[in-house]
Amino acid sequence: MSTIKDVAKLANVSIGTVSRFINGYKIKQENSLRIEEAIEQLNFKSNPMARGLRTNKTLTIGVLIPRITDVFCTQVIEGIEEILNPLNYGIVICSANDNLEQQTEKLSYLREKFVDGIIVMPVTSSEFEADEIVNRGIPIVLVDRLVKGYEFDAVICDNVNGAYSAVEMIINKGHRKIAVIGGPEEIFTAQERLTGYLRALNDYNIEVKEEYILHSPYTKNGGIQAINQLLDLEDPPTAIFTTNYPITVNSMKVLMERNLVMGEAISLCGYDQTELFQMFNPPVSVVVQPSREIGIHAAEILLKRMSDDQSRFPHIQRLKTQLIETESVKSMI
Amino acid sequence: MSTIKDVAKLANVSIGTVSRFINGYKIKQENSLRIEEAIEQLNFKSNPMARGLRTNKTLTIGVLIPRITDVFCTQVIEGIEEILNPLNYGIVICSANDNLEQQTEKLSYLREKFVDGIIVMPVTSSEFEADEIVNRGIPIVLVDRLVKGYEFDAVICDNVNGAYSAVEMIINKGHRKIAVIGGPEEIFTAQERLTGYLRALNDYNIEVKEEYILHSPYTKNGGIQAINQLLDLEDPPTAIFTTNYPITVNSMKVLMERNLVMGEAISLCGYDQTELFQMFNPPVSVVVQPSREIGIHAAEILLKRMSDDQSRFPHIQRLKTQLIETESVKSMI
DNA sequence: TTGTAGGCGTTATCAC
DNA sequence: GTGATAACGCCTACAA
Repeated sequence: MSTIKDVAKLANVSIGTVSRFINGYKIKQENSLRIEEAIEQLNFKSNPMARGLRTNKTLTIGVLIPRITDVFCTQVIEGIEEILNPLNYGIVICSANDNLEQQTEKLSYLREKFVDGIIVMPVTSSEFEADEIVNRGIPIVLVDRLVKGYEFDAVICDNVNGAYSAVEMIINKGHRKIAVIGGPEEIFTAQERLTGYLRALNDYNIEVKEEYILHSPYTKNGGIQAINQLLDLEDPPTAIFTTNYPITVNSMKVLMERNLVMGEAISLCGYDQTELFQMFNPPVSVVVQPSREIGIHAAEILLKRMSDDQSRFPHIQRLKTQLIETESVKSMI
Repeated sequence: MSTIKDVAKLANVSIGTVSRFINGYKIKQENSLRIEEAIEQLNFKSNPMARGLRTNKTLTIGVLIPRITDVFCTQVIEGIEEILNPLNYGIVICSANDNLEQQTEKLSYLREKFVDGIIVMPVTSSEFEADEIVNRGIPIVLVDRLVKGYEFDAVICDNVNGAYSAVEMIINKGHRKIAVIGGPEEIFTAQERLTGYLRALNDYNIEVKEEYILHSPYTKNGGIQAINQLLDLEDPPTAIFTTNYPITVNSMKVLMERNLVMGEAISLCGYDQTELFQMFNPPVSVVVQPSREIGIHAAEILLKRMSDDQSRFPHIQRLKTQLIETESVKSMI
């Protein structure tokens, strides 16, 4: 492997000049040409570790997500890549495996790796431990969820109005018995979505019934118990708003098992994962989050912070969701 | 940020001793204790760049996949993480975005990042450019596909027998008019799956009909044209073997649009993505690849090569697939 | 077992 | 503009 020393020798200049050339400083054109040629000939690539040792920059950012197999997460990553790859940033991806302990672990792992910045989609909104990272001055941008106890830049969705639009649509189709399967009460997005549900009912003067409001863990099997509970009610709802992907999927599964046709016997509106849900018959109404854009914005904010621009901190950016309306919600009118 | 120098001062030993302590060499217990305490107190973390500069190791491996939003890819990554994270390896993930040019680009990007090893799932089986990486002695392990022109370690699936088992099952259910929608002829896995199809027909003495063999690109919209073409045949097949995920998905979509019930009017057997396909009614028969295991094995082989164990090169490991049999293939008997 | 010192490949600060 | 040179933090002979 050749170094700037070799380049300098071949080009007959000092290593200082080569370094300056590489970093885009002014150089006599004659030297510039010779250096360029030498670099080409030696196939020289500057050593990122040596550079990092001097500059304290790794040109690497860390991305910590709850789970790498989650489509929403990977779409966010795609957005991040879109911005950061052209700038030659490397992206170290860590998955917390839906596990708070691992999240803390990976977070401190990223710190030890000396990444220049971190984008985190927290597992939950509570229990976030990032003092050391903050102290070291490594910028963090949150994605999708805020956390308690810290002020960070963040890119999140307008969950309140996302949920509101869904419930409003259900109401407008003539439903009055509308249930919701929300997420765990400690999760930020879950709280917001529930707020949207309540606000819509309220705005349309529909009585809120306790038994129509259920909570379910945000796990792979979430929602199964809840939907069964709803269907078993003496006075079951005519429409159900399922507030995340697994809950929606599992609810559909239960409906099928019970031979209840979605959009006929019972109406359903879900969240996320539009592509998949549009394959069903009928397609599923869903609130869609602009996942890729979330990644793009998060990367842009992080870039700004990494270049030491601390203006408008904390910059909390809220993106709008989109409602896809299909026959999975029956018109009662 | 504290350095071993600070630790040395605080512990009243030389930096050499501290370094030796960190790297697990023998040390007088008394010193060992004091160093440990000093490290704790200063919250010392050794600087990976300084270390890397000396040792020429980054403790980082690169993973290059066709597309980060592909579930198969992320499951492979999950397997890789399972092995490499406990060993403190960082994983830099690059997506080629299904694009050969980007694959080459990212590959050389990884080289410039001085990763210790690379796991690649190639976009196609042809056109792979890795001379520089090979020359630098950075080990590469292929996943899912082999490439022309290079000998690399690899972890792949037994596509021939995977496809064979699917077609055999279809035959055993009494079908004789069996079509296949294969992938592009230059893709390794596509070739193998087609071979499996042909071999099964052959073994069961079923005539191979040209018009039942179609090729489709391995892209997001793959298969749409092909399945339509098959359904429009004068003598259409009674069963179709769709050889990857998008082709299967899109075929199902077309069936729905045409009001053909899967498992009744037409039988279908697909590939990959079992979880999703099991949600449909009827669930879809599929050949399942052990994606997570692929990642695990690839990481293990890479680890071996990175520790300079060159035995049994090239180590090409073939994993078996599993067939999930459902009513999406109608029994004609 | 320990301390000392040289060097890994860069960048940055001097003089010139 | 350029060349010489001192860091950056760590590892590793080498000598003690």
